[in-house]
Amino acid sequence: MRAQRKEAPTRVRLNRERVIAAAIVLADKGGLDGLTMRRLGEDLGVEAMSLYNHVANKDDLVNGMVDAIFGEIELPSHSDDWKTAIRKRSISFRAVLAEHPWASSARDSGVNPGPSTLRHHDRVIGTFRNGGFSLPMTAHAFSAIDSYIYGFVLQEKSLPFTTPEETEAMAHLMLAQLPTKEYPYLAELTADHVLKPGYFYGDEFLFGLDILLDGLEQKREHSGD
Amino acid sequence: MRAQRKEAPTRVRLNRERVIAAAIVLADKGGLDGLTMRRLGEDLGVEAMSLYNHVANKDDLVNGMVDAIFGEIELPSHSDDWKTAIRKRSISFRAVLAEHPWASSARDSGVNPGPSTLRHHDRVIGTFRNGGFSLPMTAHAFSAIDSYIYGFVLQEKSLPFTTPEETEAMAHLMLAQLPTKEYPYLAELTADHVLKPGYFYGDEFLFGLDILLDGLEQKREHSGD
DNA sequence: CAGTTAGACTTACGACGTAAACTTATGGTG
DNA sequence: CACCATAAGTTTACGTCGTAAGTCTAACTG
Repeated sequence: MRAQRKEAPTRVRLNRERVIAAAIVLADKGGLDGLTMRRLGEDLGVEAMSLYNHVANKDDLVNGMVDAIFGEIELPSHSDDWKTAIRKRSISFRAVLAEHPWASSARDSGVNPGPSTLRHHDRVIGTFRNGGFSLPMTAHAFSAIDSYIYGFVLQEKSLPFTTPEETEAMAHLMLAQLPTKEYPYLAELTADHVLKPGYFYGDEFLFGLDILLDGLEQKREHSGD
Repeated sequence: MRAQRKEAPTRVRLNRERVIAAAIVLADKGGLDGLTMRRLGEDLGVEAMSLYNHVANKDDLVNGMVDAIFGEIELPSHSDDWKTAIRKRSISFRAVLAEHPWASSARDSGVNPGPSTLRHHDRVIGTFRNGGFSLPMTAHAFSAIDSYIYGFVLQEKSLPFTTPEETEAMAHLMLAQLPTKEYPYLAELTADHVLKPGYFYGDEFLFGLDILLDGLEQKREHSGD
């Protein structure tokens, strides 16, 4: 069968995309600590050192991973008004970061943004500008919204539970060993709110987001700066 | 001189506080990566393994460091109304995190909060409660404000410049190698705003913070949830 | 002064990122 | 088709990391 040459190459060649994709899967499971060059090589059926043919070093790899993540975020739509467009992309942004919790800590590598990152930022800025925001207001808005999103995901990640059920179980544990006399307000909030059925930290996201969006709308209407 | 026994012990004994304090100094310089048990031991005039007499492991050390940091944050004052109290403590919080940039990434260790952390949280929650916030609104408010602060510091940290002068120099560099046709809005914002004298990212902090505070004030007045 | 023990030191191990030198497979050219 | 330059994968090795296990010693107890 000569078709083999075309269809079934003896070795599946590696390339940057495959390396980055596998690295993301690995990091999703074990965080950035669980991502090591040796384990990544293993997953790809290759020795660790082979990865360096496609990636300058681990920092470069992580940069590539972050840029790939940015590619997953829903771009603000041109057909929506600025507020819904930004709201949608913010919800998507948060969802993507939540799926890849290592990405927010990897933001140290904020230097050298990749093409997806640049494209994403350009579109967000454009959405504000076309929505009538001045340059200073655009900078304000961008900073405020993204700070909130990054921080929310960071806090969400640091919680030792993911589901409402885990929340309740964990809150029970924490409450049990909390000196309630010393921290009465914390105890009250835990006992009478967090422990109530249905409480789920993830639901807090929209509250803060909408305050910011409403506030931005007001500022936009009233002042150039 | 018998007084020696009292005043000048032959060896300065180590203890948890000294270890944590030295670790903070080290991490402030080189980040969490620059903090290694061997270097920390060296700074304290001791072998690395000796540190384990005062600290269970590196995670425990970092937890202790984070708790010490929380002790530095200005607690919300009882004599201020909730809004100024929270505003002041937020500004202080951000300043403290900016001095210790590793602390926001170390938030993974969000489990096992130390006494300073608990105390701080209790006081913040108490400030909202006494300011007339319902339990659900308190949870919303706490989450929104702290998410914003953590995220802002995270973004601030990821910028490759600290001073306004560095900002301008860096923005020039980035602009020079930016494909302006592809990213017109990003280019405009950089050229016509960030490059203007006086622009400084750190100044964006109060903008978002005040939007959140004003928004919280409104929600508090209008609804119980 | 003797005995206990907390706290320091020594040694060692496995895992990490990656430099350098090598081997092998691939794909373009005569 | 033969050849060989080059891209891609492998081997070996080094220095650094966190920390387990065991040893030594100075300082408090009785």
